[in-house]
Amino acid sequence: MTNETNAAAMQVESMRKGPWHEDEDERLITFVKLLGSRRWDYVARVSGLKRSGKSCRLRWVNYLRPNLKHSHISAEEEMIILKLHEKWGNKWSMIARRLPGRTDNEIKNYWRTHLRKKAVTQDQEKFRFREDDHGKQIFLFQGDDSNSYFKTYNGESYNPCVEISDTKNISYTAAATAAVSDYNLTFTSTSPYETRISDWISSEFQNDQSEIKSQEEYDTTHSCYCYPAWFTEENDLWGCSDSLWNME
DNA sequence: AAGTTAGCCAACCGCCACCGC
DNA sequence: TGCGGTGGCGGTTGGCTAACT
Repeated sequence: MTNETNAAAMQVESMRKGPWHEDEDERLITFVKLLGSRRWDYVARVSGLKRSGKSCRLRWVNYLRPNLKHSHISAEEEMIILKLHEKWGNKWSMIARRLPGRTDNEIKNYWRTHLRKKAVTQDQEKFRFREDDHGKQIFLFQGDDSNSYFKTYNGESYNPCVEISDTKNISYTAAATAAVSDYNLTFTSTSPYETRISDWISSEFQNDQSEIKSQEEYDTTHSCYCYPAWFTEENDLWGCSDSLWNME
């Protein structure tokens, strides 16, 4: 190891982590006022704080920045968060920009602890498993025109079920070709069975960009049945793949 | 009163995009 | 044009505390 890399390693090792002390906060505030809130690596070095630039930025953005609200999130703000999350998904920074004085971290935490349950409960009414004519379990997305299950993908709104239902020619839309990893987010845990499937898919297809394709017909009530592309007779999820049922 | 569980939130981590060299 | 540094973002973790048994 060279002297330089050695010094760098020692510097990383001597970096402080964990909660910030009051005197660290004061020092950071002082130096941000002097140097501005942009060059965080520089701020970290010059201030003598044994923190990384990233850590300094995070502390400033989430806690020390002026005009931050430290009060509880109001009902009105909650409503906005719900609306914007429905529209944009987990775009916390975008949502935060619409809520002055709130940080993306705060909104993200609030969503996870307060609002996700509400959203899941609502979603459970739209998403179900059920059996087809051959007794095979399938996804069912209810696809009426006003209330589709997937409202956004990459920030764009769409109605996947209607899209699929309308495509006799199977020209797959962005909606119908969403990656499995995106679908993972939509699984709800209403039963141990569904939880297990959700967990299994998460582990098996974490980075899988397999497309979900509509492989079967749809019924006249405007619902559609969607089998994932990786769903085959050989790889039969519902037919008890070993890894599904043996997982911890 | 002590142990356990659940909720909350600050902070960290890893990835990615952007920018300057 | 490629590479390294940096900042921004979303996901995750860990510690603290309150509630529960």
